[in-house]
Amino acid sequence: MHRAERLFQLTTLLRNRRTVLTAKQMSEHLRVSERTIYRDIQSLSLSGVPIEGEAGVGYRLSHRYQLPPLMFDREEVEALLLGARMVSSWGDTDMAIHANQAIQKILSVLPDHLRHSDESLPLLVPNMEEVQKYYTAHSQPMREAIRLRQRVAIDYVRADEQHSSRTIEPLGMIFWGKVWTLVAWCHLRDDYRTFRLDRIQSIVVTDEKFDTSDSKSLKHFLHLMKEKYAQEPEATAPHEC
Amino acid sequence: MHRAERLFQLTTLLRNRRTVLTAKQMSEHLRVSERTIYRDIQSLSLSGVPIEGEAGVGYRLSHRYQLPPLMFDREEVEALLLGARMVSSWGDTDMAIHANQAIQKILSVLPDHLRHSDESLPLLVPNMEEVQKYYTAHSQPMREAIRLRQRVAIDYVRADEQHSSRTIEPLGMIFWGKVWTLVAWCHLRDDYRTFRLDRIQSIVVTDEKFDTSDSKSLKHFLHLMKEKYAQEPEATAPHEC
DNA sequence: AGCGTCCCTGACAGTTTATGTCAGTAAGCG
DNA sequence: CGCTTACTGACATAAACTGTCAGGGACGCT
Repeated sequence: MHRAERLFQLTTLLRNRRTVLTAKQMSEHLRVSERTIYRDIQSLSLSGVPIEGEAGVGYRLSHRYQLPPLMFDREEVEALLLGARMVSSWGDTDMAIHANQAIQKILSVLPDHLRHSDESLPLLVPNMEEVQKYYTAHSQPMREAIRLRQRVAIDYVRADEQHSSRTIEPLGMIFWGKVWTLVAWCHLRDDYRTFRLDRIQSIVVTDEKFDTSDSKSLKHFLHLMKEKYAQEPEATAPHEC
Repeated sequence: MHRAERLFQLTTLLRNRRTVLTAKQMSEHLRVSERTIYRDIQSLSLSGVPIEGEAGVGYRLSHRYQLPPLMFDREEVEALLLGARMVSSWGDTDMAIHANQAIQKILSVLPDHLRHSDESLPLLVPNMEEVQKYYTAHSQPMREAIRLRQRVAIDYVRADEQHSSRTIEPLGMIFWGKVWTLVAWCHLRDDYRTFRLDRIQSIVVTDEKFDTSDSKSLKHFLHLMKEKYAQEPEATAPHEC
């Protein structure tokens, strides 16, 4: 086995493990001595691979390195660039930051004759930053609540100006072009409800956690929508509160 | 110099060249013998790097390998996934195909506990395929015309139902959320004009090529828009025909 | 056809790098 | 504290790599 191949396999081993690996375990797996593993680890570290080692414990790959390199062809890269521009324009501030970081990474590997010319990718998205702050108000705390599965208390105003306050369990968000819709479980109605993000007046993330289940999850909601759409092809708008 | 490093430099050399490189040129550049270059090429080929060699000519890197691997962290990947979903939903058929390919590649490298759960990325884009066929009608021939710099003859209907026919030089397209706008040079007006893609009734790509210049290009158009926006912050809509 | 330029491969002697064993130091955990 | 682990240097041996040389083949041009 070539050394380069072994280094690659070592990285893959570490990448596919969420708990630590000892040098002994790795040496047995790759059929080399422990001393060789220590050397390999050093080589990888010198090459920039962020491996963390702790005496008496073992090795782990730094969290930020857990995704391997991706290979895209030109057309895929163009689609990704366009998409990232959309996220940068239509998403909230945090999303935009990450999208722009990804854009920079992509641009940094494009050959010179493709990088500097806007005409190399004549598909643009206007910078809607100021407008979008309105449509993505509350997006960031809401995404955090979705991720951490925390109930949120909201004040909401419907299209007909009716106000309401309630506590909901946020499950996900859907982008409809300019407008974001929140999918949540509403205890007031004991059912799913969707809310236009820009119509939420205020949001308080509570300390109360919630669980999802087979019958209360974003996946279940999407399944119901698909069934509903199959029965009533004209129906496109889910229940809004 | 380590061999691994030289293999990397060799790949970079080939990647940054659009014409062929001979073994002799590479050996001089990397200060090794030609025999070593032949060995290196064989190693790279065995590792899957698609290098094409032709006797009497030289080597080139297969077109599909001209972009190197990209490394993204989790947040960037999430932004890219969301963006690709937007392109898949809001772009034309070709764009959607490439976006979905990119999505599959990204999903294939996600760890299992992140891949199968919609709840791992609760930011969705509805499938607007049927609706979007309307908004992206003529998108593909138009993009082709932009790329090949070919004049197109269009029939257009304005919002006030006025019809017109003209020949234009398409420069780029802008996504405004649902709606695509074409940026073109209009000979009838001797100026830039924008057209809503969905209001174009018909399109004929002509055999006539056009050139761009410093004063007639997408870049120039964007520059003018920025200047116009700086002078009149309330103005957001460019001239529509 | 011959010629020049290139890709391609095997063999071999010499050079360089990598490996395993051994010994020793240091850190984390119960 | 003892046990388990990470960590490093030294050294003999094994493995890999390199350049030179020789030979074969493909392609384009005259």
